[in-house]
Amino acid sequence: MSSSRQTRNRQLILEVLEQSERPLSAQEIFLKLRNANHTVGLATVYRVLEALRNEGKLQAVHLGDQQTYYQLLPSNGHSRHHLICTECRRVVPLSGCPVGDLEEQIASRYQFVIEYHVLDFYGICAECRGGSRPNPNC
Amino acid sequence: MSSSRQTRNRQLILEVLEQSERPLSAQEIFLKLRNANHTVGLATVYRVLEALRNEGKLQAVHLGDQQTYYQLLPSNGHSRHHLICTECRRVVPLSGCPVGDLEEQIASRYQFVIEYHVLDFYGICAECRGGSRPNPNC
DNA sequence: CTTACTGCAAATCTTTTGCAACGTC
DNA sequence: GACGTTGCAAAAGATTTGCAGTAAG
Repeated sequence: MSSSRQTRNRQLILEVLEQSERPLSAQEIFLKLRNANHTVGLATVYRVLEALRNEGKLQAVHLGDQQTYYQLLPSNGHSRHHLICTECRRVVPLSGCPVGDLEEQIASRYQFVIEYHVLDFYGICAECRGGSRPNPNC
Repeated sequence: MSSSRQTRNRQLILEVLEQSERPLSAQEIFLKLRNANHTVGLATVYRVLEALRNEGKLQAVHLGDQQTYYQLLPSNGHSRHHLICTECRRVVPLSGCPVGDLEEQIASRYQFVIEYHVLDFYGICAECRGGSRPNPNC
């Protein structure tokens, strides 16, 4: 077993994730760093994300395209939930978690040690449904 | 808009999905068909899966690796939920859905038309936790 | 007949890996 | 100094697309 070192790249990636109000893909993080004139390889972004995920600090989110998006978990470690527009990919974060009790019941019934869960709702947001504006910019 | 034709490939893929008790990847479906001596291109499998998904008959599931797995939805159209072992990828289907009410509340509060939702629990199953048998075959 | 569907190969895209150089502890 | 980390290029995988031929309605 090896421990994570406090490196500049790790710090930068954490900052980008902290400053974002929505989940980001590796590609997006990479570009944000590039635009801020930081030379970080895309492979490094993937490696840091993998490390953070193993440390239980990061959650993966699927928005409906091919990519995986990442979001920091709050300090209590609870998963975050979302409302995702399948049209424009807008992400609305939801507060709280309605399945805590259920998780315990399931863990006990199936002898699983549950590490995390995913609960996301997919649909069409008001703007995209408006027909008039299939909002590609949100 | 175009309608789906009732083709042999579509039929075969539906049968494979119906006969499986767990979500399958495009690759897995492709191989099952090949092993049954059916010449179906992998691209066709992807195209049929895409069509079924657009028709609301198919649900995507992420087991933790790079692939997307697919599962037929029951006739009532309700999403299926799972308990997934992150070690051996075993999938335990759960019955029922505990978030129906919540879905309506969220839809109304955020003006979304919700099409479906994802609720899956990830953890380590009893066999894998046993330490002795990190069961790679389940 | 018309137009969707198919197989194959090639193209795309995302994610992973090898490796020598570098940075942290 | 030891060993985790990094950038780059290459590799590996998954999914998509172009196209000419096939088949469903």
